[in-house]
Amino acid sequence: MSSSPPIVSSVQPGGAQDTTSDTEGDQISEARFSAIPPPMSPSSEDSGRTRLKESESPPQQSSSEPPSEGKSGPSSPTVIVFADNEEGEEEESVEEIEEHLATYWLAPRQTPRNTPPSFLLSVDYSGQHNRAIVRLFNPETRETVFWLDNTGHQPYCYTDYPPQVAEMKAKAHPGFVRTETVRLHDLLRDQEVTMTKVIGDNPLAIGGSHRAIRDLLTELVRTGDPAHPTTEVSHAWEANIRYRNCYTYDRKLVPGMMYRVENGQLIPCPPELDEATLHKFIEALDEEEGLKDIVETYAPMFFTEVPDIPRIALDIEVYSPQLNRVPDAATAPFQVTAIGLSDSEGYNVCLVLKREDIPLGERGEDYPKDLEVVFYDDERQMLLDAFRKIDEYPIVVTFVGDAFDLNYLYHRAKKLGIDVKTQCPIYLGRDIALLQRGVHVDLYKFLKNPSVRLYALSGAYEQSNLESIAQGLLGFGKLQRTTDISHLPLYELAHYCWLDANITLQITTYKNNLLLRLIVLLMRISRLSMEDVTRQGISSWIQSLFRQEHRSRRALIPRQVDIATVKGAEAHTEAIIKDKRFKGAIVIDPVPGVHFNTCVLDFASLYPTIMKRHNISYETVDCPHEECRNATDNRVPETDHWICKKRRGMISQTIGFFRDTRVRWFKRLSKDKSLDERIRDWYGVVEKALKVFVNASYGVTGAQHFELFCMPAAESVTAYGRHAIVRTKEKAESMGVRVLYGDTDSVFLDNPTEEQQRELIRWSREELGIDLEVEKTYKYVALSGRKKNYIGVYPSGYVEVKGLSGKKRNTPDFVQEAFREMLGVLSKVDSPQGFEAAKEEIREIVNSVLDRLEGKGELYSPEELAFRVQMTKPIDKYGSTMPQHVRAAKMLVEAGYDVQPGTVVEYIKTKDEAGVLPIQLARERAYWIDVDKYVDTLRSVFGQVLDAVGIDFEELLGFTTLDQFF
DNA sequence: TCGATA
DNA sequence: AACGGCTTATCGA
Repeated sequence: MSSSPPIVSSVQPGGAQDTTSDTEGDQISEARFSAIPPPMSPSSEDSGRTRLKESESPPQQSSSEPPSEGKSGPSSPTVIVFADNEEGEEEESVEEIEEHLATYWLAPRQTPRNTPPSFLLSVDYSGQHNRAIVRLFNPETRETVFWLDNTGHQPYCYTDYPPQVAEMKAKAHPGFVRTETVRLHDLLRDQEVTMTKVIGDNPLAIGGSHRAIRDLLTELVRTGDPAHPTTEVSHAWEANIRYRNCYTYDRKLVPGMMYRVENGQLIPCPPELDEATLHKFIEALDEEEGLKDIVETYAPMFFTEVPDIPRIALDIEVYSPQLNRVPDAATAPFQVTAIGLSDSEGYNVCLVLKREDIPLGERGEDYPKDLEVVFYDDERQMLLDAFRKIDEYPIVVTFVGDAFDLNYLYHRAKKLGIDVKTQCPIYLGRDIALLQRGVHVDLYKFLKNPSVRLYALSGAYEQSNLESIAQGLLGFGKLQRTTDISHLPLYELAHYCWLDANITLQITTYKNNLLLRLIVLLMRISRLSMEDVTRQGISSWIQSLFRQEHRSRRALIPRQVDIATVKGAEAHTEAIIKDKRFKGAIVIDPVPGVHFNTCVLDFASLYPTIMKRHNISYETVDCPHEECRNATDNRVPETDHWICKKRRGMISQTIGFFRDTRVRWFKRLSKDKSLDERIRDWYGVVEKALKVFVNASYGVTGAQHFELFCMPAAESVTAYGRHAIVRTKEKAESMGVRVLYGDTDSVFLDNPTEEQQRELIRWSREELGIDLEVEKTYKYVALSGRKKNYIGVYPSGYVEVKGLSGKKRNTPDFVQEAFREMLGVLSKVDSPQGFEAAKEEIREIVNSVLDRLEGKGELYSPEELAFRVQMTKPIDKYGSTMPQHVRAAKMLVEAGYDVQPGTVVEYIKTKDEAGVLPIQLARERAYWIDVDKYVDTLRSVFGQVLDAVGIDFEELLGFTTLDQFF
C-alpha cells in the first residue's frame, strides 16, 4: 500500500522507444498545441511538432474550423498537429520528446507513414482536419495509431435536379463545392438514371446544420389542403448517411479486417485463403449468377479469425449520501471512491480513495489473490493514474460506461481541475462516452440488444443487469455486500468494485473470446466501426450492409418515400401506414388433450428461405416490368402481388447467401468432431453472427422505420409462409397422419411412422423447396386447447413449457415454484394411466401451498408473494385507468421512492381498501394478504396444465393436508 | 359485459 | 427504433 501514484505506464511516450523504423511519421498531439490548419507549409525545419511552452495559454477553438460531425458521432475533439512530410522525416530525438512530455499525461497520437498489418477498429470523421480518420491497432507494437485520409474524398449527396439547378440551389450554402454528373441504377424502376452529385466541403454542409445543402435541394408543392397549403418535397438522395459510413462504403473498407499503411497509403491486407477450402465452400452453395462477387466479398470476412485484442475493463464506485441512489453523472457531485481495473493479460488493480470515517477492513476468505489495491489520499491523482492506464489500450470495456462510469469520470475530472483535453482520455458525445485513442465498448448496450441476447446468445440471460448476465453467461454473480457501497470497508469496496470490472472483462473473454469475436464479425458484415456496432441495433446493421451493397453495385439507395410511391401507396399518409397492419402467420387450432409420441417437424429458417427461393426484395415484389405483372407463374398466394422474373433481388440474394452459408457450412461444420477444435469454435461464432442477420431480415423489411421498408415484400413473405404450412397439413392428412397443432413454421404430428416422416420431408423439399426437419419428438404433449400454450415432455423427462403463465415474470415466485414441482411430477408420467398417480402428488403440492397461504404453515415472504409489473410510462401519464401496479407505484412515490418508466413494480395483494402493497413497504407495515386472490392465481396457472391432462383443479382443493388431522 | 391496457 | 399472433388479468364505463 502506498499513497503515491504507483502506476507506471508501460507505454513510453511518443512511440519513440520503437526500435523499428516503421512508425516514423506524424504525431497527433493534444489539444493544448495550437492548431495549424492543413495543408502546411513545406518547411523541413519546422516540422509542426513545436509545442507551446507551459506558460502559454491553451488554444481557442478556431471559429473557421469545420464543425465536427453531428453531436453524437465519434469524431475527435482533439487538435491534431502533424508534419508536412510527403517524404518521411527525421524522428525527433527520444530525449526531446520525453522532455516535452514530462508535463503531459497522455501520449501523443501517432499517424505513422508505415505500419505492419493492423486491425481496423474504426472509421471516423475528424472535425479538426475535415477528413476521414481511420483508427488501427498494431498488434506488433501494441499501439493504437491513426491514418488520415489523403485521397481527397469529400462529403456529397445526390439530386435529380440538373447540375445548373442543383448548383443554383446549393450554392446558397457556403460549404457548397461543385457538382458532378453521374449515372446510377435505379433498382425500383429498373433503369439507368442520371443524377447530379452535389459535393460539400464538410459533412455538416450536406446535412445536419441549419439550412444545409440537403434542405436547399427542395421544392415547394401545393397540397390543396387549406390548413397546410404547401409542402416541401425533397430532391436529395443519400443525404442522411453519416460521413464516416459514406467514406467506408466508397473506399470499400471493412472494419474488423487487417490493413497496413505503406508510404502513407492505407492498403488492405487480405488473408491468404486456403484454396481447397474455398473451393469446397463454393461447391456447398447453389450455383447462381453473381455468386462469385458475393463470395469474394464475404469469404475473407468469414474465414479470417479475430486476433486477441488487448482490452481493459473499468468500473467505478461513487460516494452517495442517499441509500440506493446513484449520483447524477452530469454534475458528478460526490467523490469517486474506487476504480476497478482488470485487463485481458492479468492486470488486476483497484484504486481506492482513503476516507477518514471508513475503516480499512479485512481481506475476506474469498478475497482474490492477484488483486492489488492501491490507496490514495488525493482523488485527483487517482483519476489521473486511471486515465493514463486506460489510455494504453485499444479497447476499454465497461458496463453502462456511456451513461455512468466514463461520463462521471469526465465530469468529476473537470470538477477537480484536470485539463480534460490533455489529461483525460475520455470525451463525451450525446448519450455516449468515447476515447481519444482507444475504443470504448459499453457492454450493457450491446448485451441489451435483443438480437444479441436472443439469437447470438440463445437467451442465456433474461434481464440486462450485470448480475443476471454474469449468472447466465459465466455461471457466477457479483460480490454480496455486507452493507451499502458508501459505508463498505475499503478492502471490501476494492473487492466489490474490481470484481465488477473483472466480470465485465470475463464476459468478453469467455468461450475463447466469443463476444469479442462476435462483435468483430458483426463489424465486418455491417461495415460499422466497433463503437457503432456495439451501440446500434439490428436494423442499423442491416441498413448499413445494404447501403454498402447498393454502393458496390452503383445503385441509388432509395428513400422510404420512393418505395412507397412506386409500390402504389402514395396516397397513404404516415398515420395511415402506421396503423395498417399486414396479415401474419397461421397458428393451427390445437387438438386438446394428451398425445403420446408426438413428432414436431419444422421448416428450417422459413422466412429467409422463402425470401431466397421466391426472390423477395423491395425491388422485385410488384416490379415495374409489364411481362412480370402479366405473368401467371409468379403470383404470391392469397394476394395481388407478383414477383420479378427478370432480376435477382438484392435482399433475396444477400440473405439467401448468408442463409446457405450458415446452414450448409458454418453451422454444420461447427458440430463436425473431425475438425480442429479451434476451427469448430470459430465456425460457431460465424454461424451465430450470420444467424442474427438472417433471422432479422424479414422483420426489418416489415418495420416502418427501416430505410428499405416494403409492406408488399413483408406481406408476400408471410403469405408464402401460410401457404407452406397449410399445404403441409393437407399433405400429412392425405397420408393418414393427424396434425395436432402447428405455429408459423411447425407441425405437430400424431405418432407418425419413420416412413411417413421421411415422405413428408421429401415432399416438402420437392414441392415447396423448403427443408423440413424433425425438430423433436415428445414422449407426450399436453395441448390445452388454447393456442401457444402447451407442455411437451421429452423421453428424457425434460419438460418444455410454452406460453403458460406459470413461467411468466409477473407470476409470484411461490406460484412459479409450485408450478415447477408440478412439472416434475408430470415429467415422470409414461402412460395414460400414469396420470392417476400424478394427480395425488399434485394434490399434495397444492395443499401445502394453500396451508402456507392460510397461515397453517411457514408464511410466505413479500418477495415470494410479489406480482411484478412494469411501468411503461410516467405515473402522471396514466389517466382514467388505475391498474394495480400503478396504484402500488403511487404508494411508493408517497413514501419517497423514485419510480421511473421501465421500473418493475413489485407488489402483493392485500385485504384493505388499497388492495395492493409494494413489497418495499410490506417490510415495515402489517398487512393481510388477500388469500382468495392468490388462490385465483394458483387456479389459473395450474388450470392451464391440469385441463390438458384431464385433472380438475377444484377437485384438488377439497381439503388441505392439515384438515385431514382434524 | 366490453374495450382498453399491460 | 425488427415483425405479427395469441393468452390472461384488470379496470372503468
